[in-house]
Amino acid sequence: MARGYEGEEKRDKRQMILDAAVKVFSRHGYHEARMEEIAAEAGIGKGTIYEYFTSKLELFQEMLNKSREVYYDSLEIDDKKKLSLREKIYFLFLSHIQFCRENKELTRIVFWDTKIMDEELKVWSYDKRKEKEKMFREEVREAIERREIRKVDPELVSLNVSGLLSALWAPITLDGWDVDPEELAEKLTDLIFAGLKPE
Amino acid sequence: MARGYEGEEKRDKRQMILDAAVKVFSRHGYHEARMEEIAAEAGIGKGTIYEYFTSKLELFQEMLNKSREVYYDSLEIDDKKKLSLREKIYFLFLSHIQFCRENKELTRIVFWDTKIMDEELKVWSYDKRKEKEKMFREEVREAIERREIRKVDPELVSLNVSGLLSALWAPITLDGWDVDPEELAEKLTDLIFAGLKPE
Amino acid sequence: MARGYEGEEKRDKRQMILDAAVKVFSRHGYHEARMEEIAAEAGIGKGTIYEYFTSKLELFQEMLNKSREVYYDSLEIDDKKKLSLREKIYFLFLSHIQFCRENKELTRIVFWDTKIMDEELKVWSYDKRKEKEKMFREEVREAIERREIRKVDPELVSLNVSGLLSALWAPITLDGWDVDPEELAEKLTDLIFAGLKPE
Amino acid sequence: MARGYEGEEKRDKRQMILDAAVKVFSRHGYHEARMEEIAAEAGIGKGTIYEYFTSKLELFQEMLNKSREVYYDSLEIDDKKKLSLREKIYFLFLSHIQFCRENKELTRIVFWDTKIMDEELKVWSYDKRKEKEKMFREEVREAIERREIRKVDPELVSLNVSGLLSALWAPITLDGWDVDPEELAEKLTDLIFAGLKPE
DNA sequence: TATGAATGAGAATTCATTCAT
DNA sequence: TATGAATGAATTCTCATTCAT
Repeated sequence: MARGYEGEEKRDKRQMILDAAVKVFSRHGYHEARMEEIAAEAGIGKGTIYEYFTSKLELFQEMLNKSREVYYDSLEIDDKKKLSLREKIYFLFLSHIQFCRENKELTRIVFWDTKIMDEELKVWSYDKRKEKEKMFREEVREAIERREIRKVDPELVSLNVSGLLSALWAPITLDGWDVDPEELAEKLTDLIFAGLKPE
Repeated sequence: MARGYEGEEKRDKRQMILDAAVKVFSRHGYHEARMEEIAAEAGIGKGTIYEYFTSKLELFQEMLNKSREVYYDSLEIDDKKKLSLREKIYFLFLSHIQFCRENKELTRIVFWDTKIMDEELKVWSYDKRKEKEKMFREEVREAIERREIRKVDPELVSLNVSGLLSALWAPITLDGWDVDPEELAEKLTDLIFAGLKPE
Repeated sequence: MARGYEGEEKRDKRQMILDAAVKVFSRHGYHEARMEEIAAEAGIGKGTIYEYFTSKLELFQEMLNKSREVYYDSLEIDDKKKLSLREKIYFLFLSHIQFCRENKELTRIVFWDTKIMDEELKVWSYDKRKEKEKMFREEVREAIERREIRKVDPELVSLNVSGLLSALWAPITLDGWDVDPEELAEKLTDLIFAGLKPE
Repeated sequence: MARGYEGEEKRDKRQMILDAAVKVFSRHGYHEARMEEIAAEAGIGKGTIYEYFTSKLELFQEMLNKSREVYYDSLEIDDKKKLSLREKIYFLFLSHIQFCRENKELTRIVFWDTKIMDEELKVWSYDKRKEKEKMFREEVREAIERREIRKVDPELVSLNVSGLLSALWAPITLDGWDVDPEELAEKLTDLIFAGLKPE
């Protein structure tokens, strides 16, 4: 098989640019990021980026898009249906913690300010999140019905869980909080479930 | 003494500029904001801003600084000592919800991307928040001692509450979520305290 | 005589501004000089300068004008007619050297780049110099006639003397060359008169 | 190899910019010169200058640097050692006069106000000139030893010659003084050597 | 297809000058 | 008359994007 001197590098130039974009955008933010640095990071010429993306904005959006997809995929559990809400929330925390630790650059993008998103991406982003939240609320509702949990507003539970996910990102990614993912996930799940009530 | 038609206009030009800065920075973010627009918003000439602030960055930082101070001040409760943790958390949620509803532009700034903050401000900002969180953890510890709540890691409680505060901002400010502040605060406090355990 | 609290300062505000201008322009050059610094140096408000001069350019030109007048006046000898050319040149060097040592700031202006002079000042400046040089050449001619010196082109003698005057300014004013004025003037006069011919 | 119509245009864009800079800076001085005019003069876009020079100041300094080098090179004589001091001074005048006539724009730069030079360039400029002057004084000393000229202070001879060189620039470049270079150089050398003493 | 030199629109900032007090 | 806060024209420099090679 004749791949030539390019070796393994060839794995799709488009993806190489996206990978470089994750690094550079996460280092500097959208406005401070330079197309030149992205090109250099990808090991290609400046002009080449424009063969694959029409503009800096498009590149950013596609990169953000892809990054979120990767993140959301990491949260998926195979045999969801068979798990209790408690187990699902536990795996949500666990996956999130692990993902944050393993993809610091990428998460920086995912949980970022989205000022520069255009309407189309905003819609996609909004839809994706709303869809996730809707599914989550549905699961909360079912858990209430089957008496796994007490009668609470699913909206608030969703808010609580997503708030905790965001709040976890900073200490893990920025401060390098070094805890055992499984232990932390367990404790958080317990907090959510048992609340603060004295025994 | 005839101040006459000058009325409230005169209330210190520096403050007028800061107010305009809140509006414009919250509309566009730091990089997209134009000094000219800030000047126009303040109803003054472009050059005048530079009589009060040495640069765009300095203006942004001072504005952010002031805004945070205003926000944190709004969270203060007068006779803290006499309240139970439950009541304190309730007032925290209540103050936050009310503040978000009444200061949509300003909160956009307070809960924003901090990429452009310089080291000095970062420290101030960090200190302020860490101080708040430390005080909160202390209160959690005391509540545990006096058996108001069960034995939990104060760090996680802090994370839970601050996560909820951040998570509340988006629906209130962006989506215009229209709920009764007192009712919402009550529900959230209850969620935190009672958890999801079935009765 | 009631001069009031202003004391000796009152000696004409216009002149105070001109004096300040000499200092500031000689410190920074025309473009780098700031009207504010001139006002501060003169101990008055920025706006006041415009009560006496219509613009920065006018102030500069008037200052340059006055400075040159002072310089040229310092070169005048009372009873010129009775001196030999040798004595006149000696006194020219002597006056120049003494003036440079005593008025470092002012000479910096006098011997400066004149890019910013407008036509009117250029003409005045040119006229003044040409007039001086013409008078000098006339004196050279007379000295030739009365056989004080040999037959030389008066133009070249004028060039030689004025060249030496300029060349002296830098070491005296910038490097602080510290020689006895009378001795230096004597040596220079001798050089001009005796040339380099071996004895 | 078909270079064709590109002709001399291609002779290094950096040099084209430097040439344009000489013209524009000599026309207006440092502060009044506009980057846009330099670009236009070079027939390129404004931004292109910044591909070759980091700032206006750097461009000016490099241009000044190069110009001085060209000037000083023009003063060099091949077989210096074999000439008498009289001949050396003659060639100095001759070279200077010819250079001034042929490079009016460039000399305007070389003999200019140096307020805007930074310390580094000042040192280079100072070194170059001091070195030249030192060499010249040494040659005067040698001429004294071999009795070509009488015993005079070499410093003053140097001052005399350099003063004349500067004094020549204005009439030649500004007034367009049109004399035969060889004749003028001869006359000046004679003046320096024979002095004004009557025969 | 890949490149990077060239471009110019656009933004921050400066400072002489004005003018209400 | 004296002032200095306010102004905005004017200038440098940046960087996404283009396009000839």
